[in-house]
Amino acid sequence: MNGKKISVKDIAEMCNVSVATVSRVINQNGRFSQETEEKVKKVIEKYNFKPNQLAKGLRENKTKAVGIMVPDIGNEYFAKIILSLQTFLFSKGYSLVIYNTNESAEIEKQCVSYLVAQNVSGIIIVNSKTSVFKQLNKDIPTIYIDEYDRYTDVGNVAWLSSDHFQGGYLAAQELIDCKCRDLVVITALKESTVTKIRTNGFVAACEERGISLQKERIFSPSKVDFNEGKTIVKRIIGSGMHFDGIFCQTDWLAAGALEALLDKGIQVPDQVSLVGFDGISISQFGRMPITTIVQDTALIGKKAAKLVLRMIEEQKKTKKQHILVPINLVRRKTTRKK
Amino acid sequence: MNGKKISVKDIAEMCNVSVATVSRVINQNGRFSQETEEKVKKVIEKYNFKPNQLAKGLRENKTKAVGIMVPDIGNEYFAKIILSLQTFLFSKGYSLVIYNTNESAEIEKQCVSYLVAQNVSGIIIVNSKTSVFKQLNKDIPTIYIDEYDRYTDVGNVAWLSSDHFQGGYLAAQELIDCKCRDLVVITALKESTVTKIRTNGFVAACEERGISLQKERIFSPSKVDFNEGKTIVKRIIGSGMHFDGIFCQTDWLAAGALEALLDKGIQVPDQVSLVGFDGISISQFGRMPITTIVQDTALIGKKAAKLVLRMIEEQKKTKKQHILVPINLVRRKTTRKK
DNA sequence: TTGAAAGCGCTAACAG
DNA sequence: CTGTTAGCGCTTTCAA
Repeated sequence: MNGKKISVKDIAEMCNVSVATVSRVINQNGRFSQETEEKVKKVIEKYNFKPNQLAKGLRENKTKAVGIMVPDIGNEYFAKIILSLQTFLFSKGYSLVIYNTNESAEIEKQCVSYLVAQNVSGIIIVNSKTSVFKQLNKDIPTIYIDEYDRYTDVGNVAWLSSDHFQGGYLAAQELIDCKCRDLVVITALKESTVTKIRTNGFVAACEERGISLQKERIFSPSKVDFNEGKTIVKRIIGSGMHFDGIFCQTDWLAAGALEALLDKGIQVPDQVSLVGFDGISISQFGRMPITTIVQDTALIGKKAAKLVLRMIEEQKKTKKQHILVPINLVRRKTTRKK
Repeated sequence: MNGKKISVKDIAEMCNVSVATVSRVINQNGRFSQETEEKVKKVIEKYNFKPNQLAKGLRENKTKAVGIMVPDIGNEYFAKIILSLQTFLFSKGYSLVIYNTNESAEIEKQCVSYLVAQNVSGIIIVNSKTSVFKQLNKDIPTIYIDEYDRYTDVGNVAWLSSDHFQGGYLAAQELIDCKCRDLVVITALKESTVTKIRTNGFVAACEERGISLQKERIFSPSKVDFNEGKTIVKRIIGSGMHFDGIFCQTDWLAAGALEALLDKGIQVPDQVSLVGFDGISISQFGRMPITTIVQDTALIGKKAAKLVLRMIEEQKKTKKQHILVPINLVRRKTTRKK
């Protein structure tokens, strides 16, 4: 507290033991008499001593830190994942260092540099767009959430995501159950793998039920936000295309779409049904509560944390794996079964 | 990349210079010939070498990392601050390690331990409820956002927040301008200093304009969320208390309040005007766009980052300071001037 | 302008 | 059961 920070050496001196002994009782390995243990513990307690993690990390060539890279912490979906992740890691004594890439490939690269220079023991990459993997030291456990690098075929890597196919499937099912026949989908980001998977699930359900969905009924926005959803739906309406069901692959898109519908005096769900995706709060508390496919961010975060910790601890490369997290439809006011 | 990680020593050998020289060119201090500089730089470039930050930190007894402690990353207000903070820190070569306290005093304490053991160079504490300060090494620059510890009268500490008084003041002014006379306020967390300041600002404006606001018209929720806002307003309506203007000290509260009003068939803003606080997205995209006092999270984050960096760099204790960030009212559909 | 060497705080191998 | 010591990768005197 007062100026100089205390170290194992200080503790050792005060206890009349060696630093090695102190280290042993701190880490509870090796042998020591109960007597010394108590003596040392007492002094540690008294001075509220915490071993310097930098030194420990340097020595052991590993740290109790994992890094995460997300496109946008301000986005509720990512924030919730981080929340869950951090909570779990913390309970295991790990800390989380966080990088926001703002979707920039440039920044992503820099982040990775930082991460390895900082000696994090594990890396979690959410929704990366660039093939950042080549930069990574292949020894450090890395787990991708959602988007993943298809070239990720070497090294200590895993991939985790919601069951997006099932998500798309459920959305189509719901719309069809509501007797919608003329479907329209507004996808998430075009280049994204996740987008494709969701769309595939949607299309699969349509085909199963004998509903056709032409290509020109699938719209890909340039951004994924409220205004974009609104704009696209207005444009669709303007074009005269008939539709009675919309699947928006993002709740923000759905919220915008909903507003466009309501503005035009279209009854929801009577004339048009709407299903969103993500399960963030706007789906619950927007203009109208929106039926949506909710991703279990708490579970995603927890599973990711567990996995990365396991990979760190086992050290030996865990076999490559892809973990699928279940996804659910929550029915609210924008759909009604008929 | 292949197994072993490269170090200054390796670089030195490859260049036929000493590690000292390598270190010098990396950090651009001391002298070296242009020739050696180029040679060394080339090799560093070639191997994409990044100095081990653990070793550097250990040696220099400081790190390029700052820690932040927030109650809930999932909360948009905090998330946006973190976003801005991280972005700025990153641009200066610093990383951000993040802790979620979940409002638990127990966890807060642990977090602080972790933070100092990790040798972060600066700490940012958002909305801490407990007097966590005593635990802190007083040498490490600490900045409080919003709530601050009144016992914080020693050490390298600063305090930063929105101008909450002005926020409360503006809210009252708006309501009064809308010809509301029977005001009601639903505060944020009762124990919070910020709550008191907002309320003070509100009351000050009322008094200035000759509007009275009795104590029993100020409600303090036990939680600060949608449902609580809704419940309280329903209860007020049920009690028969007359009111024509509500100030909710949180947008979530306001959103809930709005729903209660609408559910009861009360016209907003014709019968009752409503002002929220924070400026998060629910205020913009909820049932109705809510007039609110918006906090400039981008600015808060940036100022906090700048301040903590300055404190770290100057090292000498900066004089104690309190930075006030301007706050604004954004008028939307829940108020209309008369 | 450069190199040799000490040392940051810690752990682990080895010796006792 | 405990102590001595080397060394993790880096920066920084001090000396050349």
